[in-house]
Amino acid sequence: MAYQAAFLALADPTRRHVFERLRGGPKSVGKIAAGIPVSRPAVSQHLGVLKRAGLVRDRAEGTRRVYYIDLHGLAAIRIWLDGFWEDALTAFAAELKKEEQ
Amino acid sequence: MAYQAAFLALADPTRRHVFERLRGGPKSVGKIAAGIPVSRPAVSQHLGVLKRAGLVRDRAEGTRRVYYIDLHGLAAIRIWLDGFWEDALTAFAAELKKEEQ
DNA sequence: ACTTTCCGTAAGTTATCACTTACGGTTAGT
DNA sequence: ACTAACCGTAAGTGATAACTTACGGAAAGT
Repeated sequence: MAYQAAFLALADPTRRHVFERLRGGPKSVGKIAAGIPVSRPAVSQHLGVLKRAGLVRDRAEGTRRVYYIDLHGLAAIRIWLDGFWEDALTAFAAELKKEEQ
Repeated sequence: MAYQAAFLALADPTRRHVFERLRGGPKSVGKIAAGIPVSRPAVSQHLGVLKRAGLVRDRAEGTRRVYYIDLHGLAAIRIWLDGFWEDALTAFAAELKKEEQ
């Protein structure tokens, strides 16, 4: 049931943009906001959503706040996806068997 | 770039509910709508979104319209997810190496 | 102590989207 | 032909959420 928040978080394009900026490693909020065409507070709010979805974590570093990827959120999606994929395949195989008759 | 529509489609709970009803195999719109606490037109609209996202396909069967799962949409998400996962892991490994020094 | 830097939160606005009811079209049956 | 079953689309409404500016707090430097 945790993939709900993860899907909802990754649905927004700019929020996924924020998330993608952490792909290469940890970054401060300012670094993340640079290069994204929205205000810094907007980025902060997006990071909050991502954090509540289990997609990122943060640590304090002086006056900066460094965010980095948390794999728990992606793992939730991956598990749901794999289960769904398998069921869809077996259902598809069952359909083919029906047509043979 | 196709995972954008897929993520957006799967973000909505009731739409994901519609999608999950196709997990066991093809179903008509009426069968899908039965057991979901929204109107049938709403289900039709959800199916339209899922279709445009490459998550389902449909075929005519008499007066009914049968929907079934299309794996292309899920594949788009899976590819994006795997790439992201790998990058996040290598970035994490690089962080650990930094701390060792 | 004062200033600067960096960030989160509050408040308000606008756009988007999920839902409803109403309507029309298509196919099958009598 | 007429009816019934099944479904998509149009139009309208209410709620949600993404964004803005404004403000305040915490840490580091002088």
